[in-house]
Amino acid sequence: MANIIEVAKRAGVGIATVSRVINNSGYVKKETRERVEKVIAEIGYVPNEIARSMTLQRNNIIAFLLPNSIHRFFGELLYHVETVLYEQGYKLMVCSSSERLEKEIVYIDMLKKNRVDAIILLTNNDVEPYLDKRLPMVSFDRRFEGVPFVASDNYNGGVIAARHLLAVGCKHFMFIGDDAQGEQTAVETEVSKRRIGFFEELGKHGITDIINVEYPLGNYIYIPEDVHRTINLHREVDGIFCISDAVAAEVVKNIEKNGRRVPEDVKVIGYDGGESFLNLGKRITSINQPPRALADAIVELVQAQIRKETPGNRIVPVNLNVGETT
Amino acid sequence: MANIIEVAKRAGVGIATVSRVINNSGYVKKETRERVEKVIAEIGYVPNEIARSMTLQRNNIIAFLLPNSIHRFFGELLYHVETVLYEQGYKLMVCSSSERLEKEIVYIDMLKKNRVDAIILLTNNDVEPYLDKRLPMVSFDRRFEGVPFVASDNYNGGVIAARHLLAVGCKHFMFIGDDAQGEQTAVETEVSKRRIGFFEELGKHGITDIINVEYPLGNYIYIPEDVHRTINLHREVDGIFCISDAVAAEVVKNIEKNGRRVPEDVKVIGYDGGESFLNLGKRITSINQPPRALADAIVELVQAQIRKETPGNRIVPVNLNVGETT
DNA sequence: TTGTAAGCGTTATCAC
DNA sequence: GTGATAACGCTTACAA
Repeated sequence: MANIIEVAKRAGVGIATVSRVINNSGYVKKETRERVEKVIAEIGYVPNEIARSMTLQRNNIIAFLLPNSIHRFFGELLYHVETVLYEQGYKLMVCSSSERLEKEIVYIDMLKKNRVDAIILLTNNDVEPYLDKRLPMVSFDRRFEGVPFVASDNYNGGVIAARHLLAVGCKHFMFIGDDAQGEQTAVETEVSKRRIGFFEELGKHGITDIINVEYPLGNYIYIPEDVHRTINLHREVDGIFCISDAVAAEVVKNIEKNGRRVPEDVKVIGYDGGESFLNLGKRITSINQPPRALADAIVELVQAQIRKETPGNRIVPVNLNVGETT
Repeated sequence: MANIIEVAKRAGVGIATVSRVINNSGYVKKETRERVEKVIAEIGYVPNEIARSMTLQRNNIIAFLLPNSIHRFFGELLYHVETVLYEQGYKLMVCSSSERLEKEIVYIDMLKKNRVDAIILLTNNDVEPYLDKRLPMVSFDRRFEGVPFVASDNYNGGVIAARHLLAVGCKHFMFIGDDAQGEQTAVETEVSKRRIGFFEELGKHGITDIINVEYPLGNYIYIPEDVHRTINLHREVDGIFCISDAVAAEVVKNIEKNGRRVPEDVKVIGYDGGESFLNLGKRITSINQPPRALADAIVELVQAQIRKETPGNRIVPVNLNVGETT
């Protein structure tokens, strides 16, 4: 494939001039420019970005290390992150870890070798020892030493969920979440604040006997059988806050299968929102964490670091979206 | 950041030897190797893949140009494609077009500049004029001149859907799909064969008065209001085949909202399957096109072309997954 | 076994 | 305005 030298020869100019034309930088006489452009069109010359990255020591590639793009929220966040990066002139490399630390380690190593400009991290594993802190990094929903993070306002989300369930008349509460990860990893997740906000707000209303159902993080979709049993054990519960819409959906299904009605007998509220949520069955009442706003915040933190700044964390506001389950 | 020369100096060897150690190619005396490895570990040297790509004229990056990763099937296919590529030593660049031709054009140009090793295409737009046919390419579900494609056995899927609805006693049929794209693009989609297989199989059973609901391709998720009206107009219909599970979900919801029961009064079958389908409400009976198998086929065609072979198309078998809507 | 040197395709400095 | 030329960091003949 033709290179810049070929173009220069045919146009009877030096390669520096061709470079100036391609990047329209510096002074180039109009005629010269036109001559060069003509040759470029004729021989179908396409500048080689790899060589360009080589000299510039920067390739405009950013990596997103995440569990998968199957879970609706991840797929949606990925889409928005990629869209925002595109608008800013970056390319995105996806790295699905399938929640496996070994794979994350291999990926991080690969990304270092490939000299990506930055890494966006979404993981529950303790990848900290493998990170090169000199590289711009942003984490979503998790804290890593020296890495700024973006999260939705999880605490406030819990508060809003509590207030909403109270407002629609619930008396006995339950929280269901897969953020019980003490045994698996030391990573501090922002997500737990949903639970804390929920408990503290109910506490302010004198409610303290909240059933707290915790289970270890799995693949974010299926929930263990004994969680379902626990739900059925507590027939007095009439208000349930679930850590995600996916979990809420499972819970609603379970409750209806076991002869109680949603929302008449039990009200259920989830977390996530977004447009990917399929309208099959009931539209779930949910705390929305807007993926585009999250993506904007993530990319801003990435760019700030590329500019050698040291940005702080970013908390994105959430809002209540009332559906058919409360 | 340290380079190969630095390592060579410190180890007191030539750069070729360091290269041999890194890639463990060629002969290197055991002692020499150990000395070099020690230095590499000491100074934390990480080989530069950009420079490597430069020399090798190949970067092991493959691009996937698709509408988005929000639609459940796309997100799932993306995940599997990326997983398979990872297993084969490739990296994946995602390029979401949001179904917009302009964006696809910009992306294709960017990918040429970046010298990606191959492009995987999933689009309904006529991108053919912008493709560089010398580049390895594979298309999913669409035909482009000179580009091999992978598709599920759409025709057979239609046949299976017809047989299943017949088997469960349906008498009056409807097909609903967004593959009516004659006005928008000239691209031949494999997806239309779902409709053809369905019609032809019913025809074999003497059934020809099938209500055919076509609407223009939108964002794959929402379906136009008048489609819902048409459904309600034809209360005699008791068997509906929808072009995707997402559409089927909307249809089920609509029918139930309008006072008929699924599956008692009307049976609905969709297309896609996969694990991403949330269990909210009814589990949809569906023609499964296994995303991992599709991903395997796609990557095989990619690799064959990288090896300079000229592979044919690949049709992946589908299977019926009976849920709660038939 | 090992080292030297050419080449991959750019950008950018510095003369002219 | 424009053109040589030196990086950028690697792989791989070819020599030794």
